[in-house]
Amino acid sequence: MGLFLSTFVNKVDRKGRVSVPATFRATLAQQSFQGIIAYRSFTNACIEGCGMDFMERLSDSAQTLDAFSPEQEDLSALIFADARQLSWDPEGRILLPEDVMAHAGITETAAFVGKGQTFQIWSPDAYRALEAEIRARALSSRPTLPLKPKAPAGDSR
Amino acid sequence: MGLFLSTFVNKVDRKGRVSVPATFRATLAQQSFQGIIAYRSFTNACIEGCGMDFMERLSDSAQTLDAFSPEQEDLSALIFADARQLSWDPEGRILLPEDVMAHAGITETAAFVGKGQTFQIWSPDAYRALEAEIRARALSSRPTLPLKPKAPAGDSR
DNA sequence: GTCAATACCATTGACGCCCATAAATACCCA
DNA sequence: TGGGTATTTATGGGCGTCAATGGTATTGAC
Repeated sequence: MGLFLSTFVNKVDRKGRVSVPATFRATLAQQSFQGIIAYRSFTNACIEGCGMDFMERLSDSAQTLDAFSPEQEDLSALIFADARQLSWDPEGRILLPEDVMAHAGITETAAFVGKGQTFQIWSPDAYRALEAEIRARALSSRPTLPLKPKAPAGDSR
Repeated sequence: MGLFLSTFVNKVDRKGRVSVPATFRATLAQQSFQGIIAYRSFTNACIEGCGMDFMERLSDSAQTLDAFSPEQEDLSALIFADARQLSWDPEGRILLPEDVMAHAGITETAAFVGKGQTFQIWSPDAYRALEAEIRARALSSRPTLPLKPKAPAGDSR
């Protein structure tokens, strides 16, 4: 399947180029588009990133909303209209557009944060602060997750 | 199925390498990623460890939560963003990152503690203390576990 | 022509791979 | 059953490779 895991902080050079972490590139390698899809988060000061496959899944999911409904309108504007296809160069770097960098407050370094099916790009400082907050909250709230049973993917033994 | 059982204490060399116990490697052998996934526990001073298969199960389970929901955000930050893919070398060793070692208070030796489907990595001293505590508590509380009936052949669903 | 995007090349530092050794265990055979 | 040997595991260190990064050249659009 290929998940986006871990957090990587990479430098943004004066041209606005950043290396996409090699492991992220590996999970995106067999997808149709050789690069990432990026759009500005509408809940956080960060950039949402994913591959073309996930974008198509989002599109499928959005179709459960009625066509021409306000929800559909909003979601389209927030995601599809804002999404940019950023292909990487031979070295695995993408060029971050100005307005996207501004939205996330990214200047010299960018943090690629794995979220499983997707990832986010943050200003390292901003993400550190958020992470500390979440971790502090987790100490008292102790979040849990009901585990789904193992998928029956033919492992006989 | 292959369970993580027993506790093994191994040395951390000056490069930060530790041997993953051979029996643990054996249970992970036929998984897609040749190594372990490790993330800092958000309740204890230890490292949570598992294989890629378990991580994918976690990801599947997390998708029952809505995309962009706060619960999803928190869980991603605590697990997926913090998860490191530590592949082992031909000798079966992994490289423990600095901050991970610091979180668990590991310096010279590391204790691999089996927990069935997953395992944990502790500072041996810290784990000894915790184990004594748990054992003392068990003397008075006498915990029990309702046994599930034996599954006939196939998996649960 | 200018500007920006992209391809090309060069450096370095971390990590993965190979060796070699020691200890512990499993195995074999008398 | 006991002794001896072979195999596996844990550990230590040197070296090559690749990912990340910075710079330069080339291309193409306006």
